[in-house]
Amino acid sequence: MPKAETNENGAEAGRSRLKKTERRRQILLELKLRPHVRISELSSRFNVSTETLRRDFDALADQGLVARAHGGATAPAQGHYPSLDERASARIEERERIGRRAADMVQDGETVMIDSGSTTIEMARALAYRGTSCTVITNSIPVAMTLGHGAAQVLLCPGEYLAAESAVIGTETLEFLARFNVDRCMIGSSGFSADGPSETVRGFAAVKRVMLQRAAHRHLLIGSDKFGRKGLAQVGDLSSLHSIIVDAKPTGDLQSALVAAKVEIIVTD
Amino acid sequence: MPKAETNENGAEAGRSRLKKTERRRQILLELKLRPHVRISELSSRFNVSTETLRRDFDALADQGLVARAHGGATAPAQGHYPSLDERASARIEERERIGRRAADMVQDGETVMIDSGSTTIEMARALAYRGTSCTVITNSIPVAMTLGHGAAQVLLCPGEYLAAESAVIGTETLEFLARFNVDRCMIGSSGFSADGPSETVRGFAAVKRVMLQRAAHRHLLIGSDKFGRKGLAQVGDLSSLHSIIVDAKPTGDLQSALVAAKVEIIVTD
DNA sequence: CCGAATTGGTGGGGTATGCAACAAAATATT
DNA sequence: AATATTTTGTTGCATACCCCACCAATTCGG
Repeated sequence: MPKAETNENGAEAGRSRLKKTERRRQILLELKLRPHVRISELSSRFNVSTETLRRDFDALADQGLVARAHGGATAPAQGHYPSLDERASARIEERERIGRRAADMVQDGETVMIDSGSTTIEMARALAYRGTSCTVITNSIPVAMTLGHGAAQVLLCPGEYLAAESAVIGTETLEFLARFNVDRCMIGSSGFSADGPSETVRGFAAVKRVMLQRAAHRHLLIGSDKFGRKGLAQVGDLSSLHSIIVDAKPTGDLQSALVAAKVEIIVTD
Repeated sequence: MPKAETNENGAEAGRSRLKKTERRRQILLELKLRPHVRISELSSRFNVSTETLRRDFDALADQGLVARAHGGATAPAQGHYPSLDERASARIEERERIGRRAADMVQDGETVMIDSGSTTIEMARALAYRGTSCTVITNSIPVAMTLGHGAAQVLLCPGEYLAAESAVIGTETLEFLARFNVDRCMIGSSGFSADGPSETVRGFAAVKRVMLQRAAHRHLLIGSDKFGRKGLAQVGDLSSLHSIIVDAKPTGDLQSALVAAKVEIIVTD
């Protein structure tokens, strides 16, 4: 069945209904904005029956583009389902512990720079959960949104928006960060060796570097799975850190280098 | 209801019930793995009634840590998207039409400032759908996220994050915007009278004003329901606009004032 | 030891969703 | 133009879910 390729469709689609393919593209677009859409919502938005939407969802689910849920659909679970109880294998729990431990260090009234990354998002969640009323400067959209609902005041950095990381980077980001002096900064990284933290995503290393420069207390949140790994861009050396918050004690070269650099090692319980 | 142990809880939670806080932590943990959990799933998994889970979800939703959905909850709401249910469906269709019409005006390669607001989000969606490769400067998180996945390059403004509107405002925002000169700006407003567009949220008026100052072509996206309404903060007068994109032709005072100010009136079909 | 506050469980009424089959409309094909 | 195909809408019913109010159990403080 050849797709009805009415080239100028949207413009004069007027009040008439959308075609199937366009409707489904809109659904996917919507799911990039929000994790979950409801059938009832979309059916009123598109002026189609709930059954039509149900069929759309089923079709998209067959293609693996969405995940069905009662009453709607959600964005496909990235990665595969770590089935309900074997979350032990997932790194998520480690990250959560690190995030909670890091959040413990932030006191009411402090000013904190928070990096982008999954571990720092966990920290933001812990901060929001505690209700710590601090001022946060971040280049991460999820961090801003997580903390924005609560007691914290959030200052978002400018910059070029990177959809893949939901964060901003670039010279505007760096210039903006350089204008502030803060009590702490909390950064993550994709690698951590005796040379210091390093980053694989181009552009993020510079952001972390500036954050380290502007903070009185400098913390690195890092999972033990990153020990010994090196990304292509070096963020700084070990002496640029005051403490690292980890889920397991480093060993070998890394451990001795940390001791030599007088970096405090905080291991989660 | 016999609960096994008072204090030693999580370790061997096999058959005994979890305490409230622990259970809620598990819920959040689960939501990090999958975008959506169902009440029925969790109630059987935790061996608690659905009502208990419902209360948990409601409590977590109040903290903004989860988003409710029929039958369960979804991962931390990526930014409050104004819940579509509450809006009259007619208004949504108007906004979509206005958004599509506004997106038509943007050409490949142009630079555009886009305001926050539900109408401009619709425009961003239309722009993303068309795949127009332009550069966008915005203070709206949903606009940035919508366009960030596509062909457009997105520059996000700095500023204080306002969770209720999912946008940034403040002096940083204004200073940042003032550094650019763009081809067009697309703004919305909460009121529109013969005096010009006005805004109820004070901080937003200033943002719109700066956007108008920096753009060669200035467009207002406005639904006819806003005609005659006045917010408390004036954005500018009619002469600051080049065109308005509306779903119905203005009448009376407003219409004659628009003609006198030589504002082009673009009515969606 | 008792009583208030918190938390969990139960039941009922009402609503939304899922499912399946069929009918109607739009579109493509001959 | 007429027919075949696809897509969408409708109906009816079973199920799941929401919400409310009330009660039971636990916890905590005095």
